[in-house]
Amino acid sequence: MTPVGIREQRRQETRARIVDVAWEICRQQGLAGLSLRDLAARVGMRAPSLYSYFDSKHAIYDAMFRRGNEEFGTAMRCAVPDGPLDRGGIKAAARAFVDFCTADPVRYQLLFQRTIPGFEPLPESFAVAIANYEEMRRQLTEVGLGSQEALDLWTAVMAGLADQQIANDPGGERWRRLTDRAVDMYLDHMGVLPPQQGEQT
Amino acid sequence: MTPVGIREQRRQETRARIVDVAWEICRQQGLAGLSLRDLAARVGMRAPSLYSYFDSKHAIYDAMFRRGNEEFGTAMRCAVPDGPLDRGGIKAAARAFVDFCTADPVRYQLLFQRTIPGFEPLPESFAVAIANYEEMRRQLTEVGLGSQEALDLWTAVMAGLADQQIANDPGGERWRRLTDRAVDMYLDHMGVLPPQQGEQT
DNA sequence: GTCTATATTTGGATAGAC
DNA sequence: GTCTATCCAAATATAGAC
Repeated sequence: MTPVGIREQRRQETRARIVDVAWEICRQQGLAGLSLRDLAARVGMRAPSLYSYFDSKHAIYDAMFRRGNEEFGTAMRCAVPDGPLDRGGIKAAARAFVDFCTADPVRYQLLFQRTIPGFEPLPESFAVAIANYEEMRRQLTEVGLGSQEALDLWTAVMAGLADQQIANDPGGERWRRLTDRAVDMYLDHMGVLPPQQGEQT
Repeated sequence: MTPVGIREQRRQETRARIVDVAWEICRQQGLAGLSLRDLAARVGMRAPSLYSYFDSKHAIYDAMFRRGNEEFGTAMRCAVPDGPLDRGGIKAAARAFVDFCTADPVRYQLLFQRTIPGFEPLPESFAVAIANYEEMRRQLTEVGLGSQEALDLWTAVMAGLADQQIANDPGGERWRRLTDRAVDMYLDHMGVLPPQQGEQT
């Protein structure tokens, strides 16, 4: 879709590069530490030129939000096998989620928390996040975890691991290594996907 | 301790009032939205006068951090009965934690997350947070949950509930109401404090 | 599209009179 | 301790030439 001329293509490449560099800056300076001057300088232009590509700073955050959610979807699709999940598949998904979140705390902050005052993603961008959530819902529904309560408890356990890892042992694995165990705790409680014989504990 | 004259007492009262108002502003504008001008105006003085009470803006954040942790300790002590906890006592503690966190997302952000770039609490202030953690460790140790893994899994579950509630249903109870269930999930997994006969599910 | 120049606002912090 | 005045730095955003 969106088939366009080579001129528009160049423009989109530049937009993508700006978003790249914006992420780079935020990883270094924090989400609120993004400044248009700095951003422009690093892409080789002056601050006002950015307005040829984005209407405002919020529009840049929006593009970052969208990009981050696209990366998230890709990461999860790569890590999770097709078809109905067994207990090992759920663990793979959990590890992928926690690893994705802890690999980039600032990205976690923008995608999954509400920390930039006044920033709301546009509906088109938010749709990417919703699509990712719906994909998770679909997969968990297949194994009997489709109720809202089951899903919410699942997201709570996953977010809790990521959150504690980021807040109290950034770059480490103190909570990350508890992921498989947390999945067992959750699945046992829900009474689905009993552990296979000979499975590792 | 710190017995002092009436002059010093007045000073401490003013300091406390400044911290009060600082929290009020942050609840409205977000943690990063605190400005010394605004703060001073609301306390009835001009910005430079604040420097008679605090050395810098960071010092104000530090006092807020300390105050918040003191409130947290008080809230938990009020909610959790003395003596060894049974399953109901653990649930009371869990509800107290999740309620405390979700009642004030900005406070949760300052106390339990790392979101203000460059802010590190002073050792004296951090000591309050550590004391709270040690009290939790002591209580959980009494019921056989004193291992670091058990504690970390506990904090992950609690933080996950609070985090999801704040991020995805602020002011609501979508995750908050799962607290008792999450405690059951955790305690069953850990194999401690078996449910009493006739206990509510 | 990109630039220079600038408007405009706002922030933390300091100097020095009272 | 509090004030006025000010410094200094940085921010987003716009105007208009090229």
